[in-house]
Amino acid sequence: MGRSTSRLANDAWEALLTAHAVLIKQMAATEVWNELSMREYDVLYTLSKCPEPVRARELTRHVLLSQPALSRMVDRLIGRGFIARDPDPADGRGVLLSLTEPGRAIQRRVGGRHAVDIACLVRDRLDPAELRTLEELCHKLATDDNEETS
Amino acid sequence: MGRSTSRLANDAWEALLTAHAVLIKQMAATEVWNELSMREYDVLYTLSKCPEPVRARELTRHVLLSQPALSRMVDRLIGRGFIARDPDPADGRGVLLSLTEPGRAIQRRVGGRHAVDIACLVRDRLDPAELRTLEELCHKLATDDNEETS
DNA sequence: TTGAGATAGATGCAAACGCATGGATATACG
DNA sequence: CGTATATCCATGCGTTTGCATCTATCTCAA
Repeated sequence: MGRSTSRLANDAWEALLTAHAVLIKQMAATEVWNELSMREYDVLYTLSKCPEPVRARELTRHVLLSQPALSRMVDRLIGRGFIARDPDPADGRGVLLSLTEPGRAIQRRVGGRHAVDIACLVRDRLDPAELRTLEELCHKLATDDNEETS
Repeated sequence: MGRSTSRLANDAWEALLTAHAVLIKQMAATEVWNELSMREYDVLYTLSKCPEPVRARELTRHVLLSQPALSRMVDRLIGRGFIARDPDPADGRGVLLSLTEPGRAIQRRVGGRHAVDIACLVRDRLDPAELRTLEELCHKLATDDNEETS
C-alpha cells in the first residue's frame, strides 16, 4: 500500500519484462534452435494455430516483427519449403500464408522440444494455481481494445 | 481442470508472451522513442538503477542483447555522451559502465513519458490487486536459480 | 464512372544483430 | 614459477532488421 496506481502499473510491467527477458535468455541457451530460430519458430507456431490461410498483415499483428521484416522472413521460409504464399482471391493486394506439410512437421518437432524446456523452467517456480492466475492476468493484459469490435 | 502441469505451464508462458508482444507493439507506436530507441532506453534504464558503475558482463545479463551487440551499443551511447566506460581497477579485463549526467537526464525524460504510456495501457485492464499479483508472479518466474548462490 | 485517398505487400538501403573469433588478463594447477 | 584453461571485452563478417518508399489494389464519394 502507498504506491500509486501508476507506480503499481509500472512495477508490474517491469516485473513482466524481466521475467520475459530471463526466461527468453534461458530458453535461447538450449539446443532447440539449431534448425529454426526463435523468431522463425514464432511465425510457424502462429501459422500452426490458424485453421485457414492467413493474411500477411494479420500475421504481422501477432508477431513481433515489422511488416518488411516479416515479408522477407516469409521469403526465406518459403525458400526452405516450410510455408506457402498464395494470392488472396478476395483481395488482389493481399497474400495468404499457410504451413506446408514439412513446415507443420518441423513446427511440431521443434515445438515439442521447446514445450519441455518451458515446462522445466516454469514448473519449479509456480504451482498450478499460480500458473492459472498468471495466464488469466496476461490474457486481460493482452486484450486489445481496438480488436474487440471486429 | 484436466490440463496437465506441463500444459498449464505452456499456456501461461504463451499468454505472457502474447501480453508482452501486444504491449510492446502498442508502446512502440508512441512518440516516446524519437530520441532513444527502446533497446537503448533499456540499457540506460538498467544503468540508472545501479548505484555504482557496472561491469559490461553484468549488463549483458539484464538486457536482451548479445555481448557483442551490447558492446557496440555502448560504443554508440558513449559517442552520444550518455554513458562512460572506464577500466575496472580490480580486473584488467573488465570495463565499468556508468551513466553520465546527460545520460541520466535523457533517461529520466524518456522514462517519465514512457511511464505515462505504461500506466495508460495497463491501468484499464488490471486493478491494483491484480497488478500486485502479476508483479509477484513475474518476480517468482524471474528468479534465476543459478543467481541465488552468489 | 472516375479520381482521391487508404491499405497490402515488396524492395532499396543503412543500421544493428548474432556467431565466430581474437587479444588480453585472470585463475588454477602441476 | 610457469603453463594450461577460463573469462572479459572487442572486432570481422554475413545476415536480418527497420525506415522510407514504391507499386498495385481496394474503397468511397462526387
